[in-house]
Amino acid sequence: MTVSKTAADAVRTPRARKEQPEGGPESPALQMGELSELLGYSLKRAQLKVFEDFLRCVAPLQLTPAQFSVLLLLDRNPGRNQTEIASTLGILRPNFVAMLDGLESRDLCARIRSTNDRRSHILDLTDKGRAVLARAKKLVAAKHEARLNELLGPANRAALRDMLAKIAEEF
Amino acid sequence: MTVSKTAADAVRTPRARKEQPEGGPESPALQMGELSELLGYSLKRAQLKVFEDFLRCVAPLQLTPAQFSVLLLLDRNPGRNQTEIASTLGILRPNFVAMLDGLESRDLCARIRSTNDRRSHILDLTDKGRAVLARAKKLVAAKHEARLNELLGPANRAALRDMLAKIAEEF
DNA sequence: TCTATTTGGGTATGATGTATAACGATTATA
DNA sequence: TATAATCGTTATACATCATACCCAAATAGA
Repeated sequence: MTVSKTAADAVRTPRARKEQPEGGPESPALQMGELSELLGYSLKRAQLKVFEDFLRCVAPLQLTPAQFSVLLLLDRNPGRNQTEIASTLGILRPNFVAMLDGLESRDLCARIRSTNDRRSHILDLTDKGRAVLARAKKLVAAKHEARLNELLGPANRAALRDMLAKIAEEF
Repeated sequence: MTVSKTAADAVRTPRARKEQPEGGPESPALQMGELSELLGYSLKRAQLKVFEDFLRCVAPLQLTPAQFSVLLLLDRNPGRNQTEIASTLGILRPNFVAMLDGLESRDLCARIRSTNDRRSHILDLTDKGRAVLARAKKLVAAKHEARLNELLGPANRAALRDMLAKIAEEF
């Protein structure tokens, strides 16, 4: 869409709409117009902010949202292969390879050749992976989600989650 | 994060949790675990769906969400230069150049050298640009936003917009 | 005024995310 | 057994996003 992490700091404070009767030549802020009504626009900007905050909160563990979601899924679903994990997360199999390489090289998970089907790799969380995941969960709950709860209130936050899930599944 | 447009079609219907007493060897669907609670995850998946639908609805006009947002902003804010438009939308100036080239080559907008400051380009919506924008607005309202309204209900949709805007601005 | 700095648009470039085609090994099917 | 399908993988292309730098013009300071 639009919306990058940086930029957008040039939005000045509103002003009298006549002709800046005094003060410097700073132009008034731009009108967002029906952009404020466009759900996709707010959605994108909110998503960027949330990911940005996630990165910050979990920075000590060097985990991206995507990596975190993989670890979560591996923990809950032992014995699955790459295709199953990737497709559940909406990751294309080719792109999942490099991602797993990263996690495996950090000893957070391991590929194990299946004995039933020697083509596929069963994915396993290592002990270190479990430890990192546990710490990550704590950071996310204590810092990240807590901040969102504070901003929205628990009830609104739950309502927001439900609506987003509904859009993601039924739209 | 995760989440691509395609894929994720491998999620089977749930099953009894014992040992598939009968039937083929289809594995049960994966457990999403605390992923369903992660706001960022739903946010991202919902955002992808919404953009996807936007693209479909506005396909006859060949406009991306980003391009649409630029046209909207130009319409509401005549006489502005590239830096102002780009920064308001969170687009970095270098990346805005190619984007404008695209719109200008389609005769949807024009760069006009400012007489006050001969470095800057005032951006102008052409008549064709205004016409395309008008058609786009209608498509978005009639197809895209209408579908979201139908899914969530007008009240929920407004509440959602407000919460997303709040996150985007205050988080 | 003359120089130095800043600003606006632009180019080049790299990192990342996402998408498709195709391959070798293995398994399933006709 | 011959053929097709599947799994992980490589190669590749493209879009998005980010940084450094350049030139011309404007502004600030001496």
